[in-house]
This record gives sequence, C-alpha cells and structure tokens, in this order.
Amino acid sequence: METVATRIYQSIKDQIIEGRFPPGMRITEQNIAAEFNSSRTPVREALRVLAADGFLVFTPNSGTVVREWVPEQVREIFDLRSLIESEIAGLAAQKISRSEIESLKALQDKIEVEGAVATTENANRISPLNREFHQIIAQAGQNERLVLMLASAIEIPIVQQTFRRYSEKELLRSFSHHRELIDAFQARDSFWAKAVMSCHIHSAKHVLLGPDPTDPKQPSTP
Amino acid sequence: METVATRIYQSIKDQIIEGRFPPGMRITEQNIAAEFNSSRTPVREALRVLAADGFLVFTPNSGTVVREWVPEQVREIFDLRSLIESEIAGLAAQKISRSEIESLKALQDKIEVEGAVATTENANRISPLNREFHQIIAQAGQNERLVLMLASAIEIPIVQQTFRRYSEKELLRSFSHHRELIDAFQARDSFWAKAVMSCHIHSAKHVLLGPDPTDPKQPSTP
DNA sequence: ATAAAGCGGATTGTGTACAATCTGTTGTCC
DNA sequence: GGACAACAGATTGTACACAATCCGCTTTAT
Repeated sequence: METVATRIYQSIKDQIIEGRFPPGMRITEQNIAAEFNSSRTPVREALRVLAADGFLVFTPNSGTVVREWVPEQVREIFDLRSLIESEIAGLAAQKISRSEIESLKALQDKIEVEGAVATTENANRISPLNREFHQIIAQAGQNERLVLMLASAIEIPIVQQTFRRYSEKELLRSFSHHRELIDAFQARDSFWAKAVMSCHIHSAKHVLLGPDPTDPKQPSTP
Repeated sequence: METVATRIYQSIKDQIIEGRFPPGMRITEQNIAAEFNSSRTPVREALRVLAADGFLVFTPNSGTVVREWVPEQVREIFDLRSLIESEIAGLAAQKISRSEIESLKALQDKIEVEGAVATTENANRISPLNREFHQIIAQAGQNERLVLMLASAIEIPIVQQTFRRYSEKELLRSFSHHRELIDAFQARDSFWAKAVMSCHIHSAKHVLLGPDPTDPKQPSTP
C-alpha cells in the first residue's frame, strides 16, 4: 500500500465488501477525493480498477455506482464458486500438509465456540474465521489461478454476509461440512473433498436464494 | 468506445493478444500518449485497468510491463479453461438452439476448407473462425459469469495462437473434436459435450507445453 | 580494484485548471 | 395541459505542471 491511489482502492473495496457502500450507491469523484484529502486523479484510477474488478459499474460521462446483484447473478456466482472451490478442495486433499490440517481443526474449534447460537453478533465474529478456513484450503491447493478466480467470486457482500442469514440448523450443517472436509483431507480423498465442498456451497446458495421460484412443483394453486 | 481512455485500452489489449506487444515489453506512459496524441492522464487509466485484467504487470513508482507467462502458469490456465469451458459446453447441450447448431456446422465447414493443410497462413485464417465457434457455444450456455471467467482465461497470446503450433495430425484431431461436439449438442447430451470439450482443451494444452518434464517415465538415462 | 556515495536524466505520482458532457428544471410555444 | 427547447449546475474527461521516486552512471575514498 504505497500510493494514494492504492489506499483509496483498498478502502473503497473494503467498504463495498462490508456492505457500508450499498449496491446502487452513486460514487462521485470529488466526495472520495475530499475524504482522502487528495485530488480527483488518484480517485479516478482507483475507481477504474474497482470497475474492472466488478465492484463498481462505470458508465462514460455519466458516473460510477456500486454494483447491484439480481438473484440470477447470485445463483451464477454460487454455481461458479462451487465449480472452482470444489476443484480447489480436490487439489488440497492431495497436497495439504499435516500442520495445515491442524490449523483447520483449531479454527473450526474456535468457530464452533463462537457460533454456539445463531445471533448477528456471533455471525460477525464467525465470518472472518470462516474466511480464514477457506483461505487455508485455497493455499493448500497450490493453484494460483484458481485462487484468483475464486477471489472474484467471493469478494461480494452477499457472500461475506452469508452467516448472518443462517438459522441454528443451517449453522450446524455448515459446521458439519467443515468437519467432514477435514476428515476428507486426512483421508487424502479428492473425490470426497470435492463432494463435501460442493454440498457446502450449494447449501449456502439456497439459504440466500430460497427455493427456486421458477420450479413449478405445485401448478399455481395449492 | 467513447472516451480516449477506452480507445487506448482496447488498442493496447488487442496488440497484446495479437502478440505485437511481446511479454516483458516495457510500457511507458509518454510513448503511448504520443501515439494517441493525448496526455498521460487517459493512458494511465487504461494501463491501470489492463493491469487489473492481468494483461500488464504494474509496480508502483517503477512502471508497467506486458505480462510474462511461465509454463506452470500456462498449465494452470488450460486446466482452468478446461474446467470452465467444459461446464459451459454441458450447459450449452441443454440450451443450444437449432439455428446455433447450424451456425456451428457452417463454421466448421469453413474451418476445414481453410485448414486443409497446416500452414502458418491458414492458421491465421482459422484462428478467428475457431474463436467464433467457441463463442457461439459460450453464448448458448447462457451463463454470463462463466463466459466472463472464460474470457480471462483465453484472452492471452499463447491461447489465441494455438493453431500456429498444430501439426497436420493435431489439426485433424481438433476438427474431429469440433464435429463430435456438434453431435453431442444434437444429441442434447451434457455429459458427452463436457467430455469432448475437456479432451479438446487438454489436447491443446499438450501441444503448447509438450510432455510433462516432471514426469520421470525413464529414470534419467534411457 | 571495489564499494559506497552522490549526481542527472528519465519516469511515475499527484494537484490544478479548464473543456466536454450530462441531468434536471424552467420557460415558452403549440 | 403537454411537449420541446434552452439554460444552469453538477460531474466527468483531458491537458499540463510540478513534485517524488527510481535507475544507471560517475566520482571518490579506502
């Protein structure tokens, strides 16, 4: 973090991920510049990069707004995340070290202490721990490109705030997935690890999206 | 393409993909600005976005160079491409229209006429047709996010210039894959389509990378 | 001769000014 | 009353100037 432009970039990115810059919010260059006591020049550079990353939507001569997500796009994000993160889990099962497995265990112990009951406060404490859990797996997979792709699929507010929406039952299922992942790693079973990770992601997707509204299980009237 | 910055962005991107800006080449803001009769301001914005896209590597206070690729990264790119493009092919098998299948057939007819023999000239003519072939499939899959991810994995010189490295035999195999893909689509068989696409990509990977040097089939001396 | 220090040119980083464009509003004409 | 044109304010786009930094070279001291 050397230049002003880089600081601005990181700050805005964090605020979007944390949800303090809500989707649809207009970003004006002068406001940001004033906040950082800088000129508009570094602000513009930061905004362009954030738009390239997909955090902002930029329209020439018109301005910049925080990206909004429609449910269909959220579904696509989770399907992509499942594809990539399962692959990573499969690789990790082959390459993960003993000490990394121990870190996962310790982390999951902490998560289950903090998350004994499903409150918003606890969710806020769990989120970074959960992120660390998944990051250890990503590192263990030893595939830079996959990790990069994954980042673009999880660095969005709705993903980072998943835990806030979990009920007690869903929280317990999530913990159970984590424990099963650790077992799959210890067994060095790629297929198992991939399958568990796939469950983990798709289950999260359905918490956020609810049942598929396009599924006509009951023809209109019950 | 409205603003100067956008024109500069597109121009540099094209030149990198086509290989006219070779990997490792230093990009100085003034040179680019002079080329476009503009100031450095829009150039800088274009360069930042290109760096975010992964075309350039940017180091603060030091400058910008065209990204270089080591073999391990090429391998990662192709493995990722296989993962994503196979998934797309599977979706396409379910959703592709009759007319899109006809387009694929017509395109492949053209490709096989142009590519009757494996010369560099023919390769240059085939490349855009091949790209169109894969684009039709990407559209048919109807998943914006996957198409975006795919773009980041194929918009690099070594991928776009794959055909130049194909021998007669490899060219014929590629054609055979395309025909088999069309058949899989007509049969509406997702699994088949995924498998063929996976073959198609991995086979291309091995043309570019050669045999895996880490594979000790024969212990040092033959 | 080697290593460290210092200098000059080139390049990047940021601030500021002004031009171009958009948006919303007001007023006029039909 | 409604549609269209013209204006004002705000916002973005670009140019230019200067400051900060880096890199290679020379110089100097050991």
